Amino acid sequence: MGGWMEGMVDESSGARSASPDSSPLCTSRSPEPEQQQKKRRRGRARSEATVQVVKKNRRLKANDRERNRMHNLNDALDALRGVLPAFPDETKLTKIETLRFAHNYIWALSETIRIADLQAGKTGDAPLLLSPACLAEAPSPGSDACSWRSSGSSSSSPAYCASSPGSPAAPEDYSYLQQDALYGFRSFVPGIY
DNA sequence: TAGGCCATCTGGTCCT
DNA sequence: AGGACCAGATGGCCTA
Repeated sequence: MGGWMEGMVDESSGARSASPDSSPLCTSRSPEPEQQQKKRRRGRARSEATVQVVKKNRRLKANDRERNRMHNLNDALDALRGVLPAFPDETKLTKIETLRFAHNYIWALSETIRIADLQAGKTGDAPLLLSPACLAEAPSPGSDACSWRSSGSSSSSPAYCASSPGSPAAPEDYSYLQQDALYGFRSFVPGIY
């Protein structure tokens, strides 16, 4: 903080804010009467002050918008927490944990559907209403879970990527999905804790 | 007390 | 020009 007006330039006039008319050369060169000079000086000073006030107001408005934007982001994260399985200890997930957990949760759900669909195909049962094809629009965690969202740092984080969706265990290891669809996630999502 | 998490401010960049 | 988005900086709070 602080110094947010340093080195500012008067955008409307192109004049620098600092030392508007401090040079002694100015006074000696000017043929204007003293009163007119004073008027000008005062007028100019006022306009610079006005510019500063305008800029400050703009900054305050930008701060307000940024605050609201972050609040909206937090609301969205809260909504995401709301649809994720809750842990017994009721500890609130941090932001990064929420995102990672959601990532892994989606992947696990899609794996569940995929496996169920495979089993249905073996036994000749009716296919699931929600087939893997329906998830095609969603990320395809099984194939490339680490890059479906973006190339950002989070997707390449070994903390959760290398140990779960990015490099999933062998298909036969998915039995946990049937065991406990909710709390079991904590054990298979090492990236969270 | 160090470290993690968070909210806020701030300046830069891009877009409409 | 103004708003949205982003990343860095800073300070407060909490916990091990």
